[in-house]
Amino acid sequence: MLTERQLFLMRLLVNDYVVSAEPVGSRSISKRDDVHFSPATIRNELADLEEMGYLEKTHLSSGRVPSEKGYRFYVDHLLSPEMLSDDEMDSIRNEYQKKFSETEELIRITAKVLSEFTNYTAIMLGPELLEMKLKHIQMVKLSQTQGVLIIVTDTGHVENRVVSFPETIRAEDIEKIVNILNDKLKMVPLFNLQSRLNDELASVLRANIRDYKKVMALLNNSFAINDPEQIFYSGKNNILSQPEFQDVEKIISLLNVLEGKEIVRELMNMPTRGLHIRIGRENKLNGFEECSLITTTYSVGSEHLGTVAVIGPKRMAYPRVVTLIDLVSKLLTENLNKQER
Amino acid sequence: MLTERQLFLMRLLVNDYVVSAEPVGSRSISKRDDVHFSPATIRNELADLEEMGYLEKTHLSSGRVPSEKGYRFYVDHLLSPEMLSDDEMDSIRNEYQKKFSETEELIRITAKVLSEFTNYTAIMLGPELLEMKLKHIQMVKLSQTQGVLIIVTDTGHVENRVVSFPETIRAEDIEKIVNILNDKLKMVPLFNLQSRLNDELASVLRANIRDYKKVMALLNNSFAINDPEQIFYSGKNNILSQPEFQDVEKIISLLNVLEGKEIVRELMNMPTRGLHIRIGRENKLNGFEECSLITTTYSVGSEHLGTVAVIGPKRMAYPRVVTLIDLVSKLLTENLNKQER
DNA sequence: AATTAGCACTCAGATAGAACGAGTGCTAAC
DNA sequence: GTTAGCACTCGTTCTATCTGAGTGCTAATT
Repeated sequence: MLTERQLFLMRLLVNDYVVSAEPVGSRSISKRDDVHFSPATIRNELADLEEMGYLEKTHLSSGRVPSEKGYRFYVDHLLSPEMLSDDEMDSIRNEYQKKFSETEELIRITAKVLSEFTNYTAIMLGPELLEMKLKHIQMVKLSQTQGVLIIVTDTGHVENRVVSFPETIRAEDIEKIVNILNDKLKMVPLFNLQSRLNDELASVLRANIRDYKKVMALLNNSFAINDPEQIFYSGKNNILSQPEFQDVEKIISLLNVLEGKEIVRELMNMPTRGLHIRIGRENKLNGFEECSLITTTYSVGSEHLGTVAVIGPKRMAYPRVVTLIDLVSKLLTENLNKQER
Repeated sequence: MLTERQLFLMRLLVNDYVVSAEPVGSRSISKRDDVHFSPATIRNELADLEEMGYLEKTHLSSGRVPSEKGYRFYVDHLLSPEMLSDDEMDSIRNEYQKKFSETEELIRITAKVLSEFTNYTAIMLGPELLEMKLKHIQMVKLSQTQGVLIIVTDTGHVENRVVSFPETIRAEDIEKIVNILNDKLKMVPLFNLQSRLNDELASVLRANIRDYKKVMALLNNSFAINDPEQIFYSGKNNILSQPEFQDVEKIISLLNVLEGKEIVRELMNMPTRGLHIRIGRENKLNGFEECSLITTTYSVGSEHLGTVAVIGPKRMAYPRVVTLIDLVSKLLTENLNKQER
């Protein structure tokens, strides 16, 4: 168990390191107005904290830096959300005053606000397509052999798939197919479409439609799961200005992580809704050792819809980011629900 | 006018510098098997070429590096396209063997091929939405007050806009509107939709539709020009591994250029179809001084559809890139036309 | 018993000089 | 016109030294 003074020093040290990015020494701590003990005392305390694994040195005679365990402790026990100034609150709320016709635009704005006010990188996962439910299907014929299948979901999202018809198909057939689909698949989650098609609809379609096999192939194709996530980035390059990314190697491998699929998988794999903080290697991502990830979720009604995330260096301004991510996810949820009515 | 030998040396030097990224000296040139004059002679020639502005030194006693004018001369007078090996040709053609149902996928593949075979960054501008023509319009009602307007273009692209209906609208009204639009706006270019709506359709709609004003506002909104370009990147980080980008500052400013709108404007502003090479400062882009841009166009039928581009360092393997960009733009055009039939 | 002053020690980073080598331009000989 | 020779330049690399911010430990102080 840590003493009161150790807690005090721990918080001080992390806060200091977060802004300076330099190892913190006993002397610089002792110089502060709110510190009333000598460098030597502080050295003893820091040595104890180091022994417990909360602090590290970069070399034998350097100042201290929080270890991953130290950040974890800080985040779990010492973190108090930062108050935003009235000005900041106003300008954030202001961004949400506009009329939004599309869910996507709302998400994009949120990403922008988040990256601009944190100066880190924001990632948003859009509504999970697969969890949406089918509201309506339309088929539009482009030529004798080509058409577009339009899938409208309950959340107002619209997907479209280009399809190739069998040569011999007739307009009535298409209409019949669409009617059957709309009749039988309404409010079915998208990830279920394909199995429902093959299980329940096969016989109906076989009975009513010529070219049954080709039509089934076409529909199977259209209902196949592809690229299920919408991803919105903002401020991708912000994080590169951080002093921990002086090295070109590191920049490239971080950019590769950001472009890649693993990060998305990581974001989707949060165990519960609400706020999560993952520090450095807690994320099982190569090239992400120097970064932390703060995520939360947003929703419409009772549905879980998507994820809001901020990526910054391990040495992140946790209090501020926690406050901001919490705020914008609430604003986003609020506005989405308003829109939905 | 340059002598035969100067041309020879110029070509040699650029080719050498392109692979080594190091200033080229007279001795290293003289060591080549196909060079039969002494370092001193070469020095004299290089000094002349420098005086004419084709070469530069990085410092007083360094080897030579091509100047921007030198690259320009090389590209205009000394460039011969590189032959690809049979293996390479095969594996490129192979990528296009798959069935593509969507224009976008074809473009994406092209970007991928281009970036992987050049090891630079590929950017594709998709079909210019505004130049497409309207093929078909559909309206899908989501709720009493919300719907989706679906715009299908002649090139197989599908756009959708979420719209808010006036509260009092009836299903027949919507049907009537859609019928009128399909009747009057077929094959009208998208950029003309709005003006045609206001000029020709206003009176028809006023005569037939209740809530005329609100419907006009809704349609005006949907037909407004927004975010007209689709942009596909591939190999965004390839270029960062080039030795000219050791510096974090430069990386960040280059990434900002790549993310920004200016580069797209630059790409769209090519004076003619076909191949263009822009070297360093010839692109009027801050942070792009060390880069060159090679672009060409692709098309369906006689329509200009989009732009293919490769971004690399000024010290780019021009012969190879020219060959590749030419090849893939032809393959892309070919496959788009096949699809169109 | 806790705190602090004092001191020897460590180490990254900055600074300076020497040696090296790849390059140049110029001149004179071929 | 070409080339050998030579003095010179300058970036790079290596080594040595110095500096300063930091440490741990011990002994004195409170």
